[in-house]
Amino acid sequence: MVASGARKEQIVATASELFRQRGYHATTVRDIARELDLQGGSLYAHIDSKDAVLREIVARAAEAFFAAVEQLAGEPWPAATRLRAMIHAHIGVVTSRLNDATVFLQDWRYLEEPGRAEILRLRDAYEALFRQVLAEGIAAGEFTVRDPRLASIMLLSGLNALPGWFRPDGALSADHIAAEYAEMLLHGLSVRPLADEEDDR
Amino acid sequence: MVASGARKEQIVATASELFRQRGYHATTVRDIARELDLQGGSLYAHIDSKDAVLREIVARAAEAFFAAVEQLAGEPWPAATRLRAMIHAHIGVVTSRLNDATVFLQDWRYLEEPGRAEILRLRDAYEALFRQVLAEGIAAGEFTVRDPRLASIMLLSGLNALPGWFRPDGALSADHIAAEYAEMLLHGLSVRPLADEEDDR
DNA sequence: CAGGATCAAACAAGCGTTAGTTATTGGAGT
DNA sequence: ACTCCAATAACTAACGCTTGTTTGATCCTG
Repeated sequence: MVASGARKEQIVATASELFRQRGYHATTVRDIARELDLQGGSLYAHIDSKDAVLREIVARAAEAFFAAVEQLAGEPWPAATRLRAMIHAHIGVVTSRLNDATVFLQDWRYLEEPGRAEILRLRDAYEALFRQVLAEGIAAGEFTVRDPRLASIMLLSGLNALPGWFRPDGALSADHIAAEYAEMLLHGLSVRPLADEEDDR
Repeated sequence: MVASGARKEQIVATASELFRQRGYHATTVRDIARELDLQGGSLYAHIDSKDAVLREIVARAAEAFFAAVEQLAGEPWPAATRLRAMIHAHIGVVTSRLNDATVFLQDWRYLEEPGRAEILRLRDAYEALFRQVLAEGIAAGEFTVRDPRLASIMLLSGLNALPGWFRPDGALSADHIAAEYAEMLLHGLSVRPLADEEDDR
């Protein structure tokens, strides 16, 4: 084990940015050090291993996602309202913690065991939050979708691809994207046959 | 340059499978060779470089996607019908050419220039096929979605995450998934307020 | 002056790739 | 039919470089 000071924070943050940009395996521990004007070996006064840094980044992102979404899933609201809030919250985490979230989504599979298996479990528990709300919405007659598992996968797939194209200084704000995504997911791309305006938003 | 025999085919196919499973950088040229009971160096009688193998896999996948989808986009059908067909075709490629498609979607960014830039151009041209159909559908009053770019991104994000969870020997067939995805994307997860059954399918 | 942070240097291991050599093979010429 | 040759494909071995990590000395700073 090893110290946990402010320098370590810089190292993890720098690693998070480089992992996001280049991927875990294409980033060298010397790359990370150079960014902080250090020698490669100097990092090891603060970290245990490259894998431990990845583990920490991924763990942070996972915590952020749960902290933002878990409670919303249990609120006493209509399922559609909860789902909308969860979509906003999830996108909020991806966009506001872009480095950690991207690394989590893109490099978790390079974790060494048993960390990898642990994250896999967390991912499923997280997806279950959405699955659950979808299932409840179906039971309540709010949703027409047939398979809540398939729906939760598709929904999260859309949200989790954000790091591939979202630009923090771009024209589309996180809130705008969240609102549009929620609209498209809940009501679909097509016109609603034989229907006029709705209200739910 | 170097021969293009049947052995090369095996090498590229093996590389495609390993790249899919472990990722490009986590796969060694000696790993590929071992799978074929060869020594690492022996591959170089058939290939130019590891990067060239990746380039070939990615190029094959790109061709497959265009071959399956390009024509459908221009058919004289309603936009919703075309979009449905394109979703089926895209998922068909992902599931039937799982190795190549996964590597294309997951490792294209590790291509060396200028191959990487070229693929980036192809990706945009491909997304434009969907964007175009969406825009035409909006113009024709078939779609309510506001931003065809955002819609095409969300749609393709959902489809392109398939390699992360699809299992060829699983319970869900490619056609089943495609039908469900198309349904969810076109009509949304929610009940359609003030509407009854539709027909389009 | 003690303790943490950083350095330079090295470590063993692994990387993609090349070179030179040895089997294997399928015709061409007698 | 049988040799001989050229080509092909594989091997062993090594190259030069990079990887993650460790070591022991040196520097700062409180």
